[in-house]
Amino acid sequence: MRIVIARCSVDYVGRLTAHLPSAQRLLIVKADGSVLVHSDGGSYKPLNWMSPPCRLEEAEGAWRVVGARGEELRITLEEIMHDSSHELGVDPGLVKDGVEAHLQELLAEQLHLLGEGWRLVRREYPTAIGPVDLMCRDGDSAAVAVEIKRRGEIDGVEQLTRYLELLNRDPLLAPVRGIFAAQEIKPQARVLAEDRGIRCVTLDYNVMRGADDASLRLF
Amino acid sequence: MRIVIARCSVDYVGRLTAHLPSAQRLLIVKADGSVLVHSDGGSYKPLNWMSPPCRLEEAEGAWRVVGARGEELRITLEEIMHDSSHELGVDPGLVKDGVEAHLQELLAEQLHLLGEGWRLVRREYPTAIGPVDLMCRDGDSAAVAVEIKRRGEIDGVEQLTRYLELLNRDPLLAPVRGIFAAQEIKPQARVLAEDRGIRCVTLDYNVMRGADDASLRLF
DNA sequence: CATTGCAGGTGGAAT
DNA sequence: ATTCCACGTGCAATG
Repeated sequence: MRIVIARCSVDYVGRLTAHLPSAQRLLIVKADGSVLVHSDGGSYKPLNWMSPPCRLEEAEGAWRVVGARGEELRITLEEIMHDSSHELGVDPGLVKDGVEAHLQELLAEQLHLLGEGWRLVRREYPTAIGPVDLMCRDGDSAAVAVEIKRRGEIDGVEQLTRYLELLNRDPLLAPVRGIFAAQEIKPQARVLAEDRGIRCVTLDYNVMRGADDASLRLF
Repeated sequence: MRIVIARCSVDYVGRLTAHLPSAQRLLIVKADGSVLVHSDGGSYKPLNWMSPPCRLEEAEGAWRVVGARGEELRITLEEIMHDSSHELGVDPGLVKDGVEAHLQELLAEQLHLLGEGWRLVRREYPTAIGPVDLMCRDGDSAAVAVEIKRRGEIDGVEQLTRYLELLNRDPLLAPVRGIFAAQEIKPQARVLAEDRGIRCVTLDYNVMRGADDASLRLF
């Protein structure tokens, strides 16, 4: 990995065209040839970058980075404050936990959060237009399709609506009700869902995870 | 901006929980306090990060970064290969060109791409649920609503469908047809659109821009 | 290998 | 401040 601090200007031509006027910035050249241009602020996203695979041509005070589809990043170096290289080796990578899949897993184990006497038919219940997150039967054995999101927005309601429309054509299942379950449900999504007779349920991830841990401790 | 190259392990607890085993990595601390952890490869996205506003507590060989909503990034430093700081100053920022707005502008000028004798009613035609990208009248003066996307996916078709449903309740406009126009239309989106009687049109940005340049040269 | 849906998405603009 | 929408989205899982 090469680290350069320099006063530079940058031009990118690809899907879009972008220009960075001259300023001091951090340039990173990674082992795979990818290049990042960072300012001293903002977020984790670079001002400009080139993703691998790509090729760096380095001339005096001018870098040219060409991407796989012909995109081009040109960096004009005006003054170099720092330039060092480091052998870092391969990274073992990230271990993640706690996303939508986990919410689905937890809710499948805690159907009592939806109502008394509910049972799970199956997770990822297949349909022609994609899998329904949870298919259940309520206390009266009526079918209920549950769509789970971390953040519940309009498109999630649309998705569930499509599932329900399809599922309700199946005489073995119909009538199928819908539940839209999410950690957080946007007001517009809630209005749309309730207008369509879809029940909204807010999930508390920490409580669900806690209940899960508690149940584990019992065994 | 502070640049550190170190062997470290990292733990993040926030929306999700993530762990990075010990390895050599680049750590960046920006002027606003944000922290990035980069490996020597992958893409422009850091392995872990903390967005501003946040606070860095630095102890011997252990950094603790706490975010605004209580998220926490803990970095355990095992060996430091490099540590330097640099004054970069404020960045003048990025100048972009060539996104969806430009597609809309170009198509508004080149309605002949949709058909003979079409005329523009207006761009960003207002409705109760948001503006329609282009409202037109075709050669027979029938109303047509056009939704423009760079990448045409299902949610864009749903959006246009909602507009059409609303517009068709207006007796001064109805019947209103729909056109889904995008640089690239995903197969599922195309099927859904055509199933609903919405015409799909693929836009060639380079050709449209070229035509625009050519027309400019005429004047 | 293309497609689909999620992301600690991020960022920007409009309400 | 909240909501909506695009992004050079990236990214992984899946058919």
